[in-house]
Amino acid sequence: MTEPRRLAVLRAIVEDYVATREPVGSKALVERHALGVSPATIRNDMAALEEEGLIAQPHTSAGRVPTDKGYRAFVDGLPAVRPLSPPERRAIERLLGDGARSLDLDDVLERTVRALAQLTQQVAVIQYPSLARARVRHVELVPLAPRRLVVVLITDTGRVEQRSVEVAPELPEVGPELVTELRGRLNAATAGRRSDEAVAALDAVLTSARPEDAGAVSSVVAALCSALAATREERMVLAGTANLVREASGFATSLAPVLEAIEEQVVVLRLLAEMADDPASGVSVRIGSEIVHSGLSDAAVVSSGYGSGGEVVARLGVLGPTRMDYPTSIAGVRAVARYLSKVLAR
Amino acid sequence: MTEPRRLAVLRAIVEDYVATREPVGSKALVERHALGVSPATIRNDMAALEEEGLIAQPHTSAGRVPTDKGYRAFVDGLPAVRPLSPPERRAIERLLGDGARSLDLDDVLERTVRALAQLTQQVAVIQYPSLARARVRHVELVPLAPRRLVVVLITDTGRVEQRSVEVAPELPEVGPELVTELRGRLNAATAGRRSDEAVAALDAVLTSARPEDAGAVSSVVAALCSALAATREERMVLAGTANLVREASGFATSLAPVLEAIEEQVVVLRLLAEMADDPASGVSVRIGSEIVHSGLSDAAVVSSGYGSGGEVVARLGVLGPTRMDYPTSIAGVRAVARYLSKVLAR
DNA sequence: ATTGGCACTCCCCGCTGCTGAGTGCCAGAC
DNA sequence: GTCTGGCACTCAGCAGCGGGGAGTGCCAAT
Repeated sequence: MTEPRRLAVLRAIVEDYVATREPVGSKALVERHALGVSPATIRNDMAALEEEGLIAQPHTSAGRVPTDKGYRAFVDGLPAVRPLSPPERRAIERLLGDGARSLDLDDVLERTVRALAQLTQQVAVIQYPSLARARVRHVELVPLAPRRLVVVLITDTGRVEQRSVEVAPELPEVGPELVTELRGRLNAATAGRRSDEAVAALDAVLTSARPEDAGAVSSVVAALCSALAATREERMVLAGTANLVREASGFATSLAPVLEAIEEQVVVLRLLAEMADDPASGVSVRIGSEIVHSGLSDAAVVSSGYGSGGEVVARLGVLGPTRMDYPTSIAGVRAVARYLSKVLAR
Repeated sequence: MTEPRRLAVLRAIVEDYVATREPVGSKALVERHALGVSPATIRNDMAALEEEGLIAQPHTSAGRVPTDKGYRAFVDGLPAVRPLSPPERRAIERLLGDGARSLDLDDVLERTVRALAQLTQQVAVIQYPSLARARVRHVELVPLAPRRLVVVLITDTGRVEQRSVEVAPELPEVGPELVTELRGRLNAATAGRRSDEAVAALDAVLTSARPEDAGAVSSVVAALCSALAATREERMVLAGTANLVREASGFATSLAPVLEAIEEQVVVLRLLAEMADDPASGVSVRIGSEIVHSGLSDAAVVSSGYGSGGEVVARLGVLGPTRMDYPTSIAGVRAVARYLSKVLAR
């Protein structure tokens, strides 16, 4: 029993099963794939694959179905990332071409996530550029009323956070000179720093304030710290939920836990965070039981980091049933990650 | 056949059908509700209700099911909005209590939409405060590099939009004096104005610019106009999608079109926009065929306006199967709309 | 207007038997 | 040793069948 053929059999089983969604038998296999051997031979191979835990039978005298381990072997055994087909490439261009002109981050991510969902026919997720790694570009202080200000934080990834500040009535009003002075000091303390460094630096601003301003300054600093903290707490955008319920989705039953996990964005973000890209392919795949979360036991995630320059600032990916078309998903995720990195680099 | 009893029968049918999800027959009806008459009498009433198109039989010799028109009559015939039960009220307090402390609009809406979804067990939607009606509070101009600026727009509803501006290399750099001057003029032109008025007023800024600054000024003004336009294009937040696939959801089949409609936010926003609150109850209900969109033919929407002061600035609501618990949904939507209005009023 | 009775209609549920795809094993061929 | 054809066996899925039950409409009586 030649070793490479066994891998070919596994690959054929995965492909057929993904395509038909039905357990695949030895006879169907030799008919659909030019394996050059008889069904009986395949049966022996299948018995061996089952022995190894790569495939399983739903019940006696049924065809075989890949296990999570089988999908894993299939994915690891993929020769290379399949390049996108011309129509796929055109679809990306069409969906992202316009968006690339826009400089608004929300807009770019929105378009990108939709494109990825449509391309892969799965649920697509994009993590906002992580601001733990991002740096403060500018802090703006805008007085709206004598006792009311807005603090606006802008980072070098283009993200903007704002906070309202209300100065307590027992404290003196905040005059324009103080606003100007404070704006200067806040920027001096934080500009170019990472979120955690910036928070530390703000302490100095606080202690060096004149006693009569202390109350107002501490309110503003607190708001800014809150904005900095919010940037560390990840956000994401999501598209293609409708793909989950599609006829061809594969999550025949028990969609509810999957949707719940998706809605509980923390779960997805944590999952993305713990994935690390394979250096060769540039993507990372988690399959079924490899995902610790209980509701996602028959889900798989394909993700990839993206970022401007060589540095990865966040991740994007797709989520679908373990029985998904991995080559297409992998190709799509990689292409979109590259595309997005290119757009952000400007 | 007394007229009021017929309405009681309709109400009983709707209630039972919503609870059991099965066609309800005359016998079951008299058993579960103290109607004080025999099944035969109910049968006569049912025949009359069917004649009026309020109920229908899925097939001969089956119980009755309310039609869209029947639900409509049921909703219109509701005596008054049921007040929230203590546990429900506590649930709102718990979910929104913390959020109320936050002054960040995104955060408040996020919490509120989750609360509404959990309360009603439906998909909840909140439209962002409509900025067509909102007014410009402040425009900030932040230089990041000699040829690069960020324009930040802040409105009195707390929404912030930002745009990057890149000044073309053939134009002169933008000096700090110009930034200060331009900031002043932009604010003078737009502050306190509605989005459409502001755009008109910006023309004057453009024409009165010195010739050597014209290029840079027009870039900035264009960015600001884009931000103003974006505010008119509505946004929404959404929660509780998982409720759709719940066992008890009621959309037995064909979830896909519903999810697609939800994901295509425009559809939902348009739907909300064309709903007008009933003055008595403060909410508005659309049922099944009353919704023009094709994919939502067995969906119903309960919505209500909200806003600071007496003015309605946007709407929120829930979407579910026509077979939903209307009293609970209506009570929940109204309570959350009031709560949110109160929070925003500060 | 209401009611009990009655005949009728079908959905639903469980049972049965069949078919076909698929398996494992074995003995023989290469 | 590896592959192959043959063979007996297993079992999910489907169609056909029949009874029970819930529900209806109609009618005559109160």
